[in-house]
Parts: sequence; structure tokens; C-alpha cells
Amino acid sequence: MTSDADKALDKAVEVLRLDRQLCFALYSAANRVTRLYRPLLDALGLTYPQYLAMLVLWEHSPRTVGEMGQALDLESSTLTPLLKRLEGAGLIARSRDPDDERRVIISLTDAGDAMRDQALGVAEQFFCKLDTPLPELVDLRERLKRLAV
Amino acid sequence: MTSDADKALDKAVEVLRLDRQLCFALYSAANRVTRLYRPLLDALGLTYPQYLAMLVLWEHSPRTVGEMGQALDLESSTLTPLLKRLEGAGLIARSRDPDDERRVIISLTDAGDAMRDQALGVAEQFFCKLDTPLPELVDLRERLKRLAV
DNA sequence: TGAATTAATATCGCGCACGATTAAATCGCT
DNA sequence: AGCGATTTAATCGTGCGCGATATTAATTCA
Repeated sequence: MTSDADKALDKAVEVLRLDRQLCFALYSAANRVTRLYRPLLDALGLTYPQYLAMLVLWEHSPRTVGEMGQALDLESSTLTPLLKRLEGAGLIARSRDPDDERRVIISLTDAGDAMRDQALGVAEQFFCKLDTPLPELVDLRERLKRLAV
Repeated sequence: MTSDADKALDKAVEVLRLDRQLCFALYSAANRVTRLYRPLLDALGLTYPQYLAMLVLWEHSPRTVGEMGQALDLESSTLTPLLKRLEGAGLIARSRDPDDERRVIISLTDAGDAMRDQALGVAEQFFCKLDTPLPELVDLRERLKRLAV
């Protein structure tokens, strides 16, 4: 014979199992991917979030901090120090917008622009490391984009 | 007329577009989910990684730091300070294994055990917030588990 | 015009996440 | 027994990610 309390406990144990949690699968996969990128990005002297910021700029430069924040879904409190580090590395330049002194315009330097070719290599090496069929990756990507928007 | 260099640039621009990067979709989704959990976990006084650590312990306690690190795929350099904070909050206890003084055994306190019920509420509220059919979530979870293992 | 409101970044504090290193305990092997 | 190798946690430094707050500039509208 099983009490109601026992049944409630069983339910809790079932529902809360780590391997059932989407949140953990996501958290863990994101950590794994960061770790996978690290050795590739070390060669460029970039961290993973810095690489993402450079992707934004390679797509279109110059852009304001706010536009980059929207593209990356990050706060200025995250972006500002990151961008200062990229500036320190000589990959970007930061300047106030003369038309609106509140805005800071981020533009690629020649060195930052030149890194694009190496980035292409990183993207290809990462794809090889994943060793997963492209359609599966595309499918996963689209599902992730839809999640919790 | 288009030069080879232009063609290579076009390829780079295409391949490196942010919306084509699985890595960014994953990174961004993980950030979004953390933000979604935050208000729910604030009520329990837990951060998101602390919640994951508690999930491990609710599943099975006691466990060593190493076992928890394996379950969560985290280093001791991440786990040790996190566990000290949970200890400070009175949710877990840390003690050396008498059979092997290198190991540290983590066990739930009564308060930590009691929090399980509230955690069940968090899991349910999160599911509601996601507002996505369960099969879609299960599918996504399994795809994430397979990624970059 | 000028005071209040709004907008764009920056600053600060906290808690991860991890690589590199260290410290201590155990194991393995002779 | 003894000693080098291995294992287990902990420590340290760096770089996020974000909420709360501050700062400065632009806008609104009385």
C-alpha cells in the first residue's frame, strides 16, 4: 500500500529527473559547444562571445552598441566590456555618433575585417568536429530559434 | 564581372551569417531559458546552475563532488564554490568521505530535501512559460543530448 | 525656453565556467 | 615499507551575463 505522500514524491522524482529536463540538455549542450570552439578560437585570440560579436560585425559594420545588443540579445552591461576588449585587441574601433552623442558606433578595423577569412576556417572546423549531418543541424537550429522567443 | 576574391568574400558573408550559426542559436536559447527561469528561481533563492545541482541531489543523495561533476558535466572549479553557496544557504552539507579523505560527500539537508516540492512547481511554471507542445520539447531535448557528446 | 521625461551606454557587484595550478590522499609496484 | 604516479578537490585569474544603478544626451511639451 502506497500513501498519497509517497505518490507525490514519486511524481516529483520522475518529473525532476535531470535527463528529462530540457533546460539541462540546453545548458549542457551550450557548455559543450563553447568548449568545442575554444581551441579553434584560441588560434584567433577570441573568446566564444567575442567571436559571436565579430560575426555580427562581419555581417554589417559599422553598428551601434544597441544594434549589436539586439542582434546578440545581450545587455550593454555585457557588451560594453566585451567590446572594449575587442578594441584593445585592435579588431574594432569605438566612437560616439556625431548625430547622437548617446550612441557608440562600433566599426571593424582592417585587422578585424581581415580576420573574417580565418573565421571561415573556424566555422568549417567546427562543423567537422560536430560530425553530424547538416540537415540535422539545420533542423536543430530552427527549433532552437523558435524556443522561448 | 566578379573576381575570385569577391566570390570568396560572398561565400564568407553567407556562411558566417549569425542566423545560420547553430552555435548562436544554442547560445542565445540557453541565455533566454536562464532568463526565463530567473524569476521562478528567485522565489527559492536559487540561481539556475544551483537549481541544476539541486536536481542532481534530489535524484540521488548523497553524492561526491566528482559524481555531481560528471552528472552536470562541470569542473570542480565551477562546482566547489557553487556547492559552498548551497551549503551557506543551508540546503546541503559537505563532509569528507571517511573511507577516502580525498572525496567530499554532498548530502541534502532537511531544508534542501523539503525544497523539492517547490521545485516541482518551478518545473511546471516553466513549462507553461515555454508554451510549446510537449512532443516538440521532448524532440528538442533528445536532439540536444546527441549534440557534440 | 526650460524642466521633466526618455533613451543609449557605462559601471558595479555577484555568480558562474573553465584552464592552470596546487595540495592532499590513495594506489601501485617493487 | 617506501616512493613515484594517480586521483580528488580546492584555489586562482579571466571573461562573461545580467540586474540595478548611474551618467549623459536627446526629446517632449508646458
